[in-house]
Amino acid sequence: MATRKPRRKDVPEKRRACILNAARCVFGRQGYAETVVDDIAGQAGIAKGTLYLYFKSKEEIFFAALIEDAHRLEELTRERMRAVDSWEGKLKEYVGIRLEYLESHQDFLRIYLAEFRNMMVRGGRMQSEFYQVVRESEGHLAQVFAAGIAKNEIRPVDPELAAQTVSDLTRGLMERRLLGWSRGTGSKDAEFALDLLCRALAIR
Amino acid sequence: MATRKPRRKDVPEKRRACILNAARCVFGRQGYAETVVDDIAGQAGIAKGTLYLYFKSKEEIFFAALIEDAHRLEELTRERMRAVDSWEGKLKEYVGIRLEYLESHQDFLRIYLAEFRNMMVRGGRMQSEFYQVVRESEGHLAQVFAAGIAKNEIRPVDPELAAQTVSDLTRGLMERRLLGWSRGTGSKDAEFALDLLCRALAIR
Amino acid sequence: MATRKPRRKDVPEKRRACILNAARCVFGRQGYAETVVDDIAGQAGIAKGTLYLYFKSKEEIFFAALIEDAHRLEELTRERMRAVDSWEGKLKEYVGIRLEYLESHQDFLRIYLAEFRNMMVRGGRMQSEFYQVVRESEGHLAQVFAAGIAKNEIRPVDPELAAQTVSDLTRGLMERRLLGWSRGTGSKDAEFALDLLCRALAIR
Amino acid sequence: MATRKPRRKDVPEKRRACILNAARCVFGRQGYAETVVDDIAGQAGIAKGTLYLYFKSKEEIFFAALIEDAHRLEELTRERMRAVDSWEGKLKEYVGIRLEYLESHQDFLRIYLAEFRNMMVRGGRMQSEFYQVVRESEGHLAQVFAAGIAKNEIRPVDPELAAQTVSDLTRGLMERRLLGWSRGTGSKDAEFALDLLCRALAIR
DNA sequence: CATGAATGAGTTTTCATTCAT
DNA sequence: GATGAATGAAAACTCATTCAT
Repeated sequence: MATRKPRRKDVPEKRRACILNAARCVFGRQGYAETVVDDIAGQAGIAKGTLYLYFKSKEEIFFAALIEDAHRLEELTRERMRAVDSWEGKLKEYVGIRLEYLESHQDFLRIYLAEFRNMMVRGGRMQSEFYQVVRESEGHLAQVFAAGIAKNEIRPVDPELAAQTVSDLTRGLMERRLLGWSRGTGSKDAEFALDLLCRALAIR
Repeated sequence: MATRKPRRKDVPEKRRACILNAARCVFGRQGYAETVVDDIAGQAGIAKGTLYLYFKSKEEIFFAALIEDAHRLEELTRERMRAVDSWEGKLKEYVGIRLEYLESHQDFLRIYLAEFRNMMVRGGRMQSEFYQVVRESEGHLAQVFAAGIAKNEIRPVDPELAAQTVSDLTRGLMERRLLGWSRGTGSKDAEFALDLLCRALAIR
Repeated sequence: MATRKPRRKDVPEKRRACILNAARCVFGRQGYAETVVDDIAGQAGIAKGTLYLYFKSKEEIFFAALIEDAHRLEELTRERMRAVDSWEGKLKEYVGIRLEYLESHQDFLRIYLAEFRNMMVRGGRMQSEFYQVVRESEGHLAQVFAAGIAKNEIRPVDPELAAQTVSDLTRGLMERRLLGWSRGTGSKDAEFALDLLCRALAIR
Repeated sequence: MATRKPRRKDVPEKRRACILNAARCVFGRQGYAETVVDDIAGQAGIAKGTLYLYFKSKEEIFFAALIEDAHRLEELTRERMRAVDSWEGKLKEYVGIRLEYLESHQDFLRIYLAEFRNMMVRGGRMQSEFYQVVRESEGHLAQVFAAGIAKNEIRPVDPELAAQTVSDLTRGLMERRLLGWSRGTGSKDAEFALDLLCRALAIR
C-alpha cells in the first residue's frame, strides 16, 4: 500500500544507500586512509563526481556509513532484548546479536571497531553522533542491570560500570573473531565471558 | 666515574631516543595518518632529513616508537608481578601498572591502543613484533591463572580465555581514561573490574 | 565529411599528443635529468596532475615521446627508400631523411641521440622497444646492401657491418648539425660521407 | 732524482687522483644522475666531506675525471701516431689505441661517450675544456690527412671532414663494444672500418 | 687536515574535490 | 542529474653541501 511505485523521490534514497554499502565494503576491507574515493565510486558502479551530489566529502561518507549501521545495530539490539525477560537473557542477546551481526556485516564492524579505538586517540573527529550511539547503547544495558538490582537478582553494583564491562568484553570477542582467532556465534569464548559476567553479578 | 663525558658515541643514541619521543608525542596526539614527517622533525627540533639518518621511513619510526615502549611495559609488568605472590595480587599489578603507565606515557598508550585495534581490523601492517609482545603479555597472564588453578585457588577455567578477558577489560579501562571518562589509578572502575574478575574466578 | 566534429573522443588523443610534444620540447632542451615534471606540464599548458592521467611516470612520458617519433622516422625512411631503386639512391634517402627530420624535429633528435648513447653506456633502462626500432632500422639497411651485393653492384662485404657504418656516420652528421657546426640538408659533410661510402662499397 | 721522497706535498696529489679514479668507476657504472656523492667517497675510501676539500662540487669531480682521462688518451694517441710513418698506420693507431683504451678504461669510456652525446644535446654544461680536447684530437687527425694529401697519397678531400668521419666511426666501434656486440681489439668491425676508410681515401 | 652528522630545498607522485559538458 | 577530466595542494623521501668537532 505504502511503497507501491518507487518512482521519482525514492531513487536518490536508493543511490545513497548504494553508496554507503559500497563505502562500508571498501572501508572495511582497506581502512580509511588506504581507500580512495574512486574505489567507492567503482564499487557503487557510479561516477566519482556523483558521490559529491550525495555527500560533501570522503569523511562524511565514512561517518554516514558508520553511524547508519551503528543505529541499525542499536535498534536490533533493543528489539531482541525486549523479547526476553531475564537479565541474563537480555545480556546474552546483547552479546549474541553483536556476534551475529559480525558474521553478516564484517565490513561494518571492522570500521566500527577501528573507529571506536580512534575515538580514544583523539576526541576530535568522532563527531559526537557515533559517540552518542555508543553511549546510548551502554546506557540501555545499564538500565537492564539497574532493573536487575532493583529486583534483587543482581548484586548492588554500579550499573554503569557493569555495562562498560560488558561493552569491553563484547568488543574483545568481536575483535578476536575478526582476527580469526575464534569462530561461530556460540563458541567457547562467548560462553566463557557470559558465564563470567553472570557469576560475578548474580546474587549468590 | 663511569659516564662522565657523554660525548661522541652517546649522541646518536640520544638522537634516536629524542626522535622516538617526539614521534610518540605527535603520533599520540594526531594519529598515524594525520601526522606528517615534518611534525615529528619539528617536535624533535631537528631537520626532516635527519630523521632519515636514523630511520628508513615514517612507518619505521612509528613501529620503533610503539614497540620500544611495548617492551618496556611488558618488562615492567613482569617485574612487578614477580614481586607479589597471590594471583589476585598479580592480577592487580597487571592492571595497576597499566593505569600508572597511562599517567606518565599517555602519548604511547594512545598509539598503543589505537594500533591494537588496527591490528584487529586487518592483519596487515602490524609487523609481527608488536603482535608478539601482546601475545606474550597475555601468555604470561595465562600462566598465572594456570598456576592458580593448579593450586586450586581458581576455578578450573581455560587460562587463555581468562587472560583475554583481563586484557579486554584493562584496555577498556585505559581507553575510558584516555577519553577523560574517569581518572586516577585506584578509582572505582578499576576496582570494579578487579573485584568482578576475582569473584568470577575464585573458588567459591 | 569524416571528421567534422572533433568533440568528445578525440580530446584525450589530442591531450596525449600535446603532452608528448611538450615533453619532447623540454627533454630536448634540458635533457632527462634536468627536466622536472612541472616543466612538461607548464610547456603543455596543463596542470601537473593531469600528466598522470595520461602517463604513469616521468620515465613513461620520456620513452613514449622517444619511441613514437622513432617509429615515425622509421616508417618515413622505409617509404622513401622504397621510392628509389638504386642502392646509392636508397642510401642517400636514408641519410637525407634523417637530416631533414632534424630540421623539423630538432627536439626529438636531441633526445634520440642522447638516449642512443645512453643505451650504449648501460644496457639498463632502454626498454627494448627503442632498442628494437634502432636494430630494425639497421637491419633494413643491411638488406639493401645484401641486395646490392647479390646484384653484384656492391663488393662482397658484411652487410651488417656496412649498415652499422652508415648508422654511425649518419648519427655523426646529425650531432654536428645539432651542435651548429654545419647546416642544411645537402651540405658538404653529408655529401662527403655519402661519397665515401659509395666509393668504398661500390664494385670498382 | 726528482721524486725521491713522496712526502708532504705529494699526498694531496695522490688523494686527488684516488678520488678521480673512484669517480670514474662509479660514474662509469651508474651514470651521472644515479651516482650519489657517497658512492664516490665510499669507493675512494674516504669521507664524504673530504671530497669537498679537493673539489667544489659533484659536477666538478665529474668533469675533472672526464677531462683528465681525455687528455691522457689524447697524449697517448699522439705518441703512438708519431711512432709510425704511413697515414694508414697512423689511422690504424688512432682507432687501435681507442679500442685498447676501452679494455683498460671501460669506466672512463662509458662516461666519455655518454658525455660526448650530451654535449650534442645542449652546449651548456660541457665546459669548453672537454670540447677543446675533442676538437684538438680531430684536428690532429686532420693534419695527418692533410699531409697525406700533400704527399699525394690521399685523394684531395677536406681533411677536416675525413677526420670527423674517422671520429664518428671510432665512436661507433667503441659503443658497440661497450654494448657487448663485439669484442677484441682487432676484430672484424674494426678491420672493416679501417679498410673502408683506406679504400675511400687512398689514391686509386 | 679529515670527518660524517645535519641540513632543507627540491623531486616525484597521489588524490580529494570541482565544474564544464 | 550524472559524468569524469582537470586540478594543485600536499606528502614522503633524497642528496649535494656545510661545518663543528
